[in-house]
Amino acid sequence: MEDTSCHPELDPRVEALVTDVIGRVADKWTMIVLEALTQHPVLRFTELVREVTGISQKMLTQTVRAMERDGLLVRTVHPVIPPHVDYRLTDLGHTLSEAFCGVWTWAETNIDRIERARQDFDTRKIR
Amino acid sequence: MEDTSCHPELDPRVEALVTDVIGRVADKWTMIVLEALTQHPVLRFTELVREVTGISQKMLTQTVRAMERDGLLVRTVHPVIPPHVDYRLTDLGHTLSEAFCGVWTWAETNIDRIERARQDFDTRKIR
DNA sequence: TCCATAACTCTCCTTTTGGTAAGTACCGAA
DNA sequence: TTCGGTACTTACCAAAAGGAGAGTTATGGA
Repeated sequence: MEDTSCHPELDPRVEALVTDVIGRVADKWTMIVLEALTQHPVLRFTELVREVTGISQKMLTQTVRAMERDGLLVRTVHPVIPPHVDYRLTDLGHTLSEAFCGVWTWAETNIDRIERARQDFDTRKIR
Repeated sequence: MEDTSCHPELDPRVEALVTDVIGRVADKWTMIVLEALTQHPVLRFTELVREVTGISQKMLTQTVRAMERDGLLVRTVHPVIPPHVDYRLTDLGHTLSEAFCGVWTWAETNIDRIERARQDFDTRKIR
């Protein structure tokens, strides 16, 4: 049998903080940007736009800013014309990427099960 | 050195599916409900409301329905009055919980670093 | 007769999210 | 002199998220 819980929290103040961090970090775009920067250690803005399918410039700007603020990546501005900015993960970013790795793997291995569960659920609702 | 990437995707169709699943599952409330049901294997609706601090009834209903549809939990209705419904994770739910465990741990161990990074960032922006 | 109970569901309303498109800054090249 | 390239920022707008609170259901108990 597996372990029941992985974090036996006691202090509700800490609990709230952790929950807050999870809420911030458990975000679609953040995870995808993280993954992109894990596969390609250094990326410029336009490269990220291309890499992260479907993201708009605005969302990407917001996402990388928030990630920079949280210390997940560093944004390096080269003061040249035309502008050149590149992004790479910090150690903190790398550790999060590793931590989240399990979820990517889980998603990959379980796509079919989820698909089937959804179909079952939907057909069950019809009849 | 750690491994660069944890999922060397090739097929962009699969990639899109996985990304979609991540988008669905990498959600604050989903993760917190998952955690609550990991710590307390069986919970009723009102118990979940109490357990998941800050969630509204509406959000909880939506979240557990989506999770049921994805096959992460089972919802058992006992046809009595007053109603009695309880929720417990499926195997799939348990495996996701385990996969996500790493992220909880990461959040717990890195709260201070994140806090500091934020303060640094914010003060840097002021001056 | 009226209330309490559990698990919603529904409506109304505000806030947030996120997209599109245009603008900006700068310089070298055509 | 206008264009192109880069990394944004801003304004505007539509859609979705999400909260508050009342209503619903049926029944056993006071």
